[in-house]
Amino acid sequence: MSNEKEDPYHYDPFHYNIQQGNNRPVSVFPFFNDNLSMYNQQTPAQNLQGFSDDPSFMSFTDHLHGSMDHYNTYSRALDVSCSSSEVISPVDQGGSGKIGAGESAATNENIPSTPNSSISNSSSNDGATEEESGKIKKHKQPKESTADGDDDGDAKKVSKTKKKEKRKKEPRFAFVTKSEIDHLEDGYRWRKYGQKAVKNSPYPRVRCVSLILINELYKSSNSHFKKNFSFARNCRSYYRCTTQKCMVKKRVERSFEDPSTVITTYEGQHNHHCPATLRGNAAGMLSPSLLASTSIGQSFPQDFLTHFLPPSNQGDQTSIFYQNQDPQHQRYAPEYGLLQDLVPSFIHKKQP
DNA sequence: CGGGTTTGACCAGCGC
DNA sequence: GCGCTGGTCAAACCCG
Repeated sequence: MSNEKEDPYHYDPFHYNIQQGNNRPVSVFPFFNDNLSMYNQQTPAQNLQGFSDDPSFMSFTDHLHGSMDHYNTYSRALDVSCSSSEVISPVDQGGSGKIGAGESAATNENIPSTPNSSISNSSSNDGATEEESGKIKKHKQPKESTADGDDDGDAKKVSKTKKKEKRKKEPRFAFVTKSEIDHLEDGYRWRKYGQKAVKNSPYPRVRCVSLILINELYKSSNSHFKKNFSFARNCRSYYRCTTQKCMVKKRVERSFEDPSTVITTYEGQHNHHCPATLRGNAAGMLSPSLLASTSIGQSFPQDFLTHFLPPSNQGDQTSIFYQNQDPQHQRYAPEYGLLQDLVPSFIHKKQP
């Protein structure tokens, strides 16, 4: 929150948050953990300790091995091992896979962050864009009385149904970030459109610093205390990209198990350039050659994902990126209830 | 005054 | 059918 107010357009891909106690920086994006190793005491391999012991999880490297082209591109571009962040294999969320993020990955080779076929098609097919603009109009107009709302109500139902159908097809990427800041800067401008108390959390609507204390209190408390605490709910915030006609959304919530971590779930792909990049901040932090060779840098993190993840990892699926520096936390991560909510069967996903 | 946030209400999906 | 839950809407409010 604090850094949002400084300059909403400023984005530093190597921006880090000083964590309480250890002054250890954490990258906003997991992809650059290796770049941050100069700041970190731990090596990426150490960061992965825990997951690497668990045969039921695929590492980023394993996953990328499914497409050597992507893997090689990634390795070449960043000149790093792919093991710095952990990708839990994506899960089919019921979609048909028609969205073809793979094709977007192919077609985006040189045109990052353009509205790819999947997004634009789905938008045009169900009129989501018009829907959105309609919503904007509606928002500006004074609210109509419910008396004439029958038709509106039906239309609303239809549109919501369409929206939900569409949402299943959106590519989703969840980032688990150890940070005291809820809403992490990612270079885009977001508008909060809702907040919801969610289940399975002993934490009420309190700030993260307090959450840590409450977490400790909760762990050491007796059953009666925990029972009472269980009535409280954690809070999930819903954000939408402020750019017109951009349907990208993100959800931000604190981890159930460890309130010091933030789970950010991106949904959809931006159909515009990153505001921060336009000002040169994000791109400026990466070498021009890297940007040129990878076609990334104009839209984070979607472009990056679109470019580097194999086709099977996109579309109607969700990927979880763990960027926590604490190996102990990595070990705990698979047990997170909230992650299981996001990707209900991701823990079973490891393919032989 | 414009843009962003808060927050109660509403809706759809789902399980029982 | 009912209750619970996640997701969204939109009026009211806040803030620079």
